[in-house]
Amino acid sequence: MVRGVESLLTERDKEIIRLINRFGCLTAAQVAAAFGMSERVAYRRLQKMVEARYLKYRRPLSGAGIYIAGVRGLEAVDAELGRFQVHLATLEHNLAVADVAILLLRRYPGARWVTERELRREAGQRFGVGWQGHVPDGLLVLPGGREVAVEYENTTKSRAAFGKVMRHYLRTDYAQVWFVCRTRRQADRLKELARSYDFVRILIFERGMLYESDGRENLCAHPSDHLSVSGDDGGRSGVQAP
DNA sequence: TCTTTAGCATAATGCGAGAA
DNA sequence: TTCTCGCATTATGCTAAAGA
Repeated sequence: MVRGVESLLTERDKEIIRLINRFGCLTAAQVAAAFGMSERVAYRRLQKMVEARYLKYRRPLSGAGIYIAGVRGLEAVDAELGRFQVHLATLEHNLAVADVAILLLRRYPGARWVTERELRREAGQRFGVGWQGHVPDGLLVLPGGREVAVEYENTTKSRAAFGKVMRHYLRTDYAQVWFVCRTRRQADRLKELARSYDFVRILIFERGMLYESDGRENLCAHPSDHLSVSGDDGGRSGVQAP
Protein backbone atom coordinates (compact mmCIF):
# COMPACT_ATOMS: atom_id res chain seq x y z
CA MET A 1 0.00 0.00 0.00
CA VAL A 2 1.69 3.16 -1.20
CA ARG A 3 0.36 6.33 0.36
CA GLY A 4 0.65 9.82 -1.04
CA VAL A 5 2.66 12.55 0.65
CA GLU A 6 -0.47 14.23 2.05
CA SER A 7 -1.54 11.04 3.82
CA LEU A 8 1.82 10.98 5.59
CA LEU A 9 0.29 13.27 8.17
CA THR A 10 -1.85 11.67 10.82
CA GLU A 11 -4.28 13.80 12.81
CA ARG A 12 -1.80 13.82 15.67
CA ASP A 13 0.95 14.98 13.31
CA LYS A 14 -1.25 17.92 12.35
CA GLU A 15 -1.86 18.68 16.01
CA ILE A 16 1.91 18.64 16.53
CA ILE A 17 2.43 21.11 13.69
CA ARG A 18 -0.31 23.38 15.06
CA LEU A 19 1.16 23.28 18.56
CA ILE A 20 4.69 23.99 17.33
CA ASN A 21 3.47 26.94 15.30
CA ARG A 22 1.40 28.32 18.17
CA PHE A 23 4.51 28.48 20.34
CA GLY A 24 6.76 29.33 17.40
CA CYS A 25 9.15 26.49 18.07
CA LEU A 26 9.40 23.47 20.37
CA THR A 27 11.96 20.81 21.20
CA ALA A 28 11.28 17.11 20.66
CA ALA A 29 11.09 16.66 24.43
CA GLN A 30 8.40 19.33 24.68
CA VAL A 31 6.36 17.76 21.89
CA ALA A 32 6.68 14.39 23.64
CA ALA A 33 5.58 15.90 26.95
CA ALA A 34 2.68 17.81 25.42
CA PHE A 35 1.30 14.74 23.66
CA GLY A 36 2.13 12.21 26.34
CA MET A 37 4.35 10.11 24.12
CA SER A 38 7.88 8.90 24.57
CA GLU A 39 10.71 11.01 23.23
CA ARG A 40 11.72 8.20 20.87
CA VAL A 41 8.33 8.32 19.24
CA ALA A 42 8.38 12.09 19.10
CA TYR A 43 11.80 12.13 17.44
CA ARG A 44 10.62 9.70 14.83
CA ARG A 45 7.45 11.55 13.93
CA LEU A 46 9.25 14.90 13.92
CA GLN A 47 12.00 13.49 11.73
CA LYS A 48 9.45 12.18 9.23
CA MET A 49 7.79 15.57 9.10
CA VAL A 50 11.14 17.32 8.63
CA GLU A 51 11.97 14.92 5.78
CA ALA A 52 8.62 15.74 4.16
CA ARG A 53 9.32 19.48 4.75
CA TYR A 54 6.29 19.99 6.99
CA LEU A 55 8.70 21.03 9.73
CA LYS A 56 12.15 22.60 9.84
CA TYR A 57 14.82 21.54 12.25
CA ARG A 58 17.34 23.99 13.70
CA ARG A 59 20.00 23.61 16.33
CA PRO A 60 20.83 27.17 17.30
CA LEU A 61 21.93 26.37 20.84
CA SER A 62 24.38 23.88 22.24
CA GLY A 63 21.41 22.07 23.80
CA ALA A 64 18.33 20.54 22.25
CA GLY A 65 17.36 21.16 18.66
CA ILE A 66 14.13 22.94 17.86
CA TYR A 67 11.37 22.29 15.35
CA ILE A 68 9.60 25.05 13.46
CA ALA A 69 6.56 24.71 11.19
CA GLY A 70 7.53 25.01 7.54
CA VAL A 71 5.40 26.68 4.88
CA ARG A 72 4.18 23.27 3.79
CA GLY A 73 3.22 22.37 7.34
CA LEU A 74 1.35 25.64 7.76
CA GLU A 75 -0.60 24.97 4.58
CA ALA A 76 -1.35 21.39 5.64
CA VAL A 77 -3.02 22.52 8.88
CA ASP A 78 -4.50 25.80 7.59
CA ALA A 79 -2.52 27.65 10.25
CA GLU A 80 -3.87 31.00 11.38
CA LEU A 81 -0.45 32.19 12.53
CA GLY A 82 2.24 32.91 9.99
CA ARG A 83 5.80 31.65 9.86
CA PHE A 84 7.89 31.95 12.99
CA GLN A 85 11.23 33.73 12.87
CA VAL A 86 13.83 32.37 15.29
CA HIS A 87 15.49 35.08 17.39
CA LEU A 88 18.42 33.76 19.41
CA ALA A 89 17.91 36.49 22.01
CA THR A 90 14.43 35.26 22.88
CA LEU A 91 14.69 31.57 21.99
CA GLU A 92 15.57 30.37 25.48
CA HIS A 93 12.69 32.43 26.86
CA ASN A 94 10.27 31.00 24.29
CA LEU A 95 11.23 27.42 25.12
CA ALA A 96 10.99 28.08 28.86
CA VAL A 97 7.49 29.53 28.42
CA ALA A 98 6.50 26.41 26.50
CA ASP A 99 7.83 24.25 29.34
CA VAL A 100 5.82 26.24 31.85
CA ALA A 101 2.71 26.03 29.66
CA ILE A 102 2.98 22.25 29.37
CA LEU A 103 3.39 21.91 33.14
CA LEU A 104 0.47 24.21 33.92
CA LEU A 105 -1.81 22.43 31.45
CA ARG A 106 -1.02 19.18 33.22
CA ARG A 107 -1.58 20.82 36.57
CA TYR A 108 -4.96 22.17 35.49
CA PRO A 109 -6.67 19.52 33.34
CA GLY A 110 -9.21 21.10 31.02
CA ALA A 111 -7.41 24.42 30.99
CA ARG A 112 -6.39 26.07 27.73
CA TRP A 113 -3.20 27.95 26.91
CA VAL A 114 -3.14 30.99 24.63
CA THR A 115 0.38 31.64 23.40
CA GLU A 116 2.06 35.03 23.16
CA ARG A 117 1.92 34.75 19.36
CA GLU A 118 -1.85 34.27 19.50
CA LEU A 119 -2.25 37.11 21.97
CA ARG A 120 -0.20 39.45 19.76
CA ARG A 121 -2.22 38.44 16.73
CA GLU A 122 -5.44 39.08 18.63
CA ALA A 123 -4.16 42.45 19.86
CA GLY A 124 -3.03 43.32 16.35
CA GLN A 125 -6.52 42.62 15.01
CA ARG A 126 -8.08 44.68 17.79
CA PHE A 127 -5.69 47.63 17.89
CA GLY A 128 -4.19 47.51 14.43
CA VAL A 129 -1.03 46.11 12.91
CA GLY A 130 2.11 47.49 14.50
CA TRP A 131 0.57 47.77 17.94
CA GLN A 132 3.42 47.57 20.48
CA GLY A 133 1.57 47.24 23.79
CA HIS A 134 2.30 44.67 26.48
CA VAL A 135 1.01 41.13 26.21
CA PRO A 136 1.78 38.37 28.71
CA ASP A 137 4.01 35.44 27.78
CA GLY A 138 0.93 33.29 27.84
CA LEU A 139 -2.65 33.18 28.98
CA LEU A 140 -3.92 30.26 31.04
CA VAL A 141 -7.68 29.93 30.65
CA LEU A 142 -8.84 27.79 33.55
CA PRO A 143 -11.76 25.36 33.19
CA GLY A 144 -14.10 27.85 34.88
CA GLY A 145 -13.21 30.47 32.27
CA ARG A 146 -10.97 32.58 34.51
CA GLU A 147 -8.02 34.01 32.65
CA VAL A 148 -4.59 34.05 34.25
CA ALA A 149 -1.82 36.06 32.62
CA VAL A 150 1.50 34.25 32.91
CA GLU A 151 4.84 36.06 32.78
CA TYR A 152 8.11 34.17 32.62
CA GLU A 153 10.92 36.21 34.13
CA ASN A 154 14.29 35.59 32.49
CA THR A 155 15.82 38.56 34.26
CA THR A 156 14.82 40.50 37.33
CA LYS A 157 12.76 43.55 36.45
CA SER A 158 13.59 46.94 37.89
CA ARG A 159 11.01 48.51 40.21
CA ALA A 160 10.04 50.97 37.46
CA ALA A 161 9.66 48.27 34.81
CA PHE A 162 7.61 46.11 37.18
CA GLY A 163 5.40 49.06 38.05
CA LYS A 164 4.77 49.72 34.39
CA VAL A 165 3.73 46.10 33.81
CA MET A 166 1.47 46.17 36.85
CA ARG A 167 -0.20 49.41 35.72
CA HIS A 168 -0.99 47.60 32.50
CA TYR A 169 -2.53 44.63 34.32
CA LEU A 170 -4.64 46.94 36.50
CA ARG A 171 -6.43 47.94 33.29
CA THR A 172 -7.13 44.34 32.26
CA ASP A 173 -9.74 41.77 33.26
CA TYR A 174 -7.35 38.95 34.07
CA ALA A 175 -8.26 37.07 37.26
CA GLN A 176 -4.62 36.85 38.33
CA VAL A 177 -1.12 37.44 37.09
CA TRP A 178 1.38 34.67 37.70
CA PHE A 179 5.08 35.47 37.52
CA VAL A 180 7.31 32.44 36.94
CA CYS A 181 10.89 33.00 38.13
CA ARG A 182 14.02 31.00 37.44
CA THR A 183 15.53 31.30 40.90
CA ARG A 184 14.36 31.65 44.47
CA ARG A 185 16.29 34.89 44.74
CA GLN A 186 14.44 36.30 41.75
CA ALA A 187 11.16 35.16 43.30
CA ASP A 188 11.98 36.88 46.60
CA ARG A 189 12.76 40.10 44.75
CA LEU A 190 9.47 39.90 42.81
CA LYS A 191 7.51 39.13 45.96
CA GLU A 192 8.89 42.30 47.47
CA LEU A 193 7.91 44.33 44.39
CA ALA A 194 4.46 42.72 44.17
CA ARG A 195 3.68 42.99 47.89
CA SER A 196 0.87 45.48 47.37
CA TYR A 197 -0.73 43.62 44.45
CA ASP A 198 -2.95 40.86 45.83
CA PHE A 199 -3.70 39.40 42.39
CA VAL A 200 -0.08 38.44 41.79
CA ARG A 201 1.20 34.91 42.36
CA ILE A 202 4.90 34.09 42.25
CA LEU A 203 6.05 30.67 41.04
CA ILE A 204 9.52 29.21 40.61
CA PHE A 205 10.48 27.10 37.59
CA GLU A 206 13.53 25.12 38.60
CA ARG A 207 15.00 21.88 37.18
CA GLY A 208 11.89 21.30 35.08
CA MET A 209 9.50 21.66 38.01
CA LEU A 210 7.14 24.39 39.17
CA TYR A 211 7.01 25.45 42.81
CA GLU A 212 5.09 27.98 44.84
CA SER A 213 7.46 30.76 45.81
CA ASP A 214 7.17 29.74 49.47
CA GLY A 215 8.48 26.32 48.39
CA ARG A 216 5.63 24.49 50.09
CA GLU A 217 3.85 23.15 47.04
CA ASN A 218 5.39 21.45 44.07
CA LEU A 219 3.20 22.26 41.09
CA CYS A 220 5.14 20.02 38.78
CA ALA A 221 2.99 17.65 36.80
CA HIS A 222 5.34 14.97 35.58
CA PRO A 223 3.66 12.44 33.23
CA SER A 224 3.63 9.95 36.09
CA ASP A 225 2.08 12.43 38.49
CA HIS A 226 -1.66 12.67 39.08
CA LEU A 227 -2.08 15.96 40.87
CA SER A 228 -5.49 17.13 41.93
CA VAL A 229 -6.66 20.60 41.04
CA SER A 230 -8.03 20.88 44.58
CA GLY A 231 -10.37 23.70 43.74
CA ASP A 232 -7.53 26.06 42.85
CA ASP A 233 -8.99 27.92 39.90
CA GLY A 234 -7.01 31.11 40.02
CA GLY A 235 -8.88 32.51 42.95
CA ARG A 236 -10.03 36.03 42.14
CA SER A 237 -12.95 37.42 40.24
CA GLY A 238 -10.80 40.02 38.55
CA VAL A 239 -7.67 42.07 38.90
CA GLN A 240 -8.17 44.69 41.57
CA ALA A 241 -6.07 47.65 42.50
CA PRO A 242 -4.18 47.22 45.77
C1' DT B 1 27.05 13.79 28.84
C1' DC B 2 23.24 14.73 26.18
C1' DT B 3 20.79 14.78 21.89
C1' DT B 4 19.54 12.39 18.03
C1' DT B 5 19.25 8.57 14.81
C1' DA B 6 18.90 3.78 13.22
C1' DG B 7 17.66 -1.03 13.32
C1' DC B 8 14.82 -4.63 14.97
C1' DA B 9 10.66 -6.83 16.84
C1' DT B 10 5.91 -6.65 18.05
C1' DA B 11 1.21 -4.93 18.28
C1' DA B 12 -2.40 -2.26 16.30
C1' DT B 13 -4.83 -0.55 12.44
C1' DG B 14 -6.69 0.08 7.72
C1' DC B 15 -8.12 -1.75 3.50
C1' DG B 16 -9.55 -4.90 -0.12
C1' DA B 17 -11.23 -9.43 -1.42
C1' DG B 18 -13.99 -13.29 -0.81
C1' DA B 19 -17.49 -16.15 1.54
C1' DA B 20 -21.87 -16.73 4.02
C1' DT C 1 -24.84 -6.58 4.23
C1' DT C 2 -21.84 -8.51 7.42
C1' DC C 3 -18.01 -11.10 8.77
C1' DT C 4 -13.44 -13.04 8.26
C1' DC C 5 -8.89 -13.31 6.46
C1' DG C 6 -4.54 -11.73 4.67
C1' DC C 7 -1.50 -8.15 3.60
C1' DA C 8 0.61 -3.63 4.06
C1' DT C 9 1.39 0.16 6.84
C1' DT C 10 1.94 2.59 11.09
C1' DA C 11 2.96 3.13 16.00
C1' DT C 12 5.63 1.85 19.67
C1' DG C 13 9.37 0.16 22.71
C1' DC C 14 13.95 -1.42 23.17
C1' DT C 15 18.94 -1.23 22.41
C1' DA C 16 23.05 0.55 20.34
C1' DA C 17 25.72 4.04 18.44
C1' DA C 18 27.13 8.48 16.27
C1' DG C 19 28.10 13.24 16.94
C1' DA C 20 28.59 17.76 19.20
